[in-house]
Amino acid sequence: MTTYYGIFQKAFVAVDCIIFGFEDRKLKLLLGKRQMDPGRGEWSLYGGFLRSDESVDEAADRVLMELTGLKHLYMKQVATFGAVDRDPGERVVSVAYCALINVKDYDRQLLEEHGVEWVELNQLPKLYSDHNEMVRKAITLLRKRINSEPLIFNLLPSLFTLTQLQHVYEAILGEEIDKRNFRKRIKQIDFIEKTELIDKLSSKRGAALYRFNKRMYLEDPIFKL
Amino acid sequence: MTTYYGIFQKAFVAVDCIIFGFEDRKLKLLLGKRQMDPGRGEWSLYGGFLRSDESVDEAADRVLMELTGLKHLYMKQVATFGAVDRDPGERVVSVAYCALINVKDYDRQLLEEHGVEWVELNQLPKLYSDHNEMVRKAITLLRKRINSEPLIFNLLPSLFTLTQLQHVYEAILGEEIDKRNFRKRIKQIDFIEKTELIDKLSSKRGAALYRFNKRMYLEDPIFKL
DNA sequence: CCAAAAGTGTTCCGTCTACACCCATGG
DNA sequence: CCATGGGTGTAGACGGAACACTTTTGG
Repeated sequence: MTTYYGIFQKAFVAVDCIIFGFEDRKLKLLLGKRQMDPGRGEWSLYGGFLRSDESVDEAADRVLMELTGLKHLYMKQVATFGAVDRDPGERVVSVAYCALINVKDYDRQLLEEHGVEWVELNQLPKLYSDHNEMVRKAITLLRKRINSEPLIFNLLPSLFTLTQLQHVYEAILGEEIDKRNFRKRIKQIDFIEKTELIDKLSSKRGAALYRFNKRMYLEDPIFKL
Repeated sequence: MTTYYGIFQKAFVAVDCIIFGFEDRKLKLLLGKRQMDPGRGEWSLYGGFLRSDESVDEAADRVLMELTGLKHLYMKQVATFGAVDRDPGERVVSVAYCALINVKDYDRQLLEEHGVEWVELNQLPKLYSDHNEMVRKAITLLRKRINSEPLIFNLLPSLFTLTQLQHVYEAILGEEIDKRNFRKRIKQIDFIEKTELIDKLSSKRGAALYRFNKRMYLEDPIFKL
């Protein structure tokens, strides 16, 4: 292969996934203990290295797929981290990605196979290298985007109650909000559809189940919560 | 050096700078013709490669400093671009940065030395590789941030008139806004200070010059335009 | 029958928007 | 004296925030 840029040094390119889930009214992150040196045994985001036959975005998808068995998950670039010594062994530039998944979709067996577990966001341990900063940035981004992008639905089953939706919203923003005002706003959004189905698990009275109509959203992709 | 991640392939890491300036009521970009293969002669953002002794952010600063002679310019990561064949010769992953500079601060001689020039944003030519997409993302980001971060002042001299400020604002948003409403909002912002100085260049009557008081902003860093 | 969650409207206040005229001056 | 850009206020519309009680039903 011709080496056009021969005088410059190459670096390893990694992707790290900040994987958010929602359970018990709490936001959680999927974390594991590092299984390779350097940093073996430290808490860490799940990541992997870029291969030569895939784009960086594809690498992130692949890594997440390896971990969860799920394809086409919501995934967005957070930022790229490139401090000289962020990895003690080699020069590694890492692109952080934020993913949102529905905890219930996630095969519990895979948790153990990959040595990862759900950790509450507000009980986050010290993570390997600059991973804590990656998480901070991801949360900041999430909070900014939650009101202008329909990303919240990725943390819920396809059918959900308004109370669940509100709990996710509150968990991301980190503050409680008024039930009536919240429901008023939701009613104005056409593509959040009420179904005929009733959820009887979380209350005696039962709560109406709603659904995010993606097709309808894409026809008029304006989201304002 | 120990090679921990030896089985993975490395890539070149580049930085590309989307450099915005403001002149004649227009947003402009600093662009040049590529001086190296592949793509020699094509319009291109100004960029460079990551060195082993600098972080990615520092690389972006250095590249911008080489071009403009100015340090500590406003600079933010836009996104990382990593398509497999985005560079026809080698595997290059590029981190795009957005910079805002005051055109008047820029030494016109350096323009020629580096073979770059100011190009109006709405007359943008086809650029090398994925650089057009980088520019699109940078503008989107700029528009989102202009109302919540005091970045607009980086495009102006340290003393400016309200009309100039409004023109920058309109150029970024791409729409005209009401003068009285704009000035009303500005008056509520403490750290945009009116000075005793009068600008007589742009009008016969003269216009009051204002200044962004960074110290005051940092004491209470809330910006809402 | 009672605990627990679902569901529902109104009022108030502050913010955004639309809109038109006088002022000061250099040429 | 007039063309040019600088500077100013108000009224109406709209949207967000605060706020409390009734309903249903499983246990």
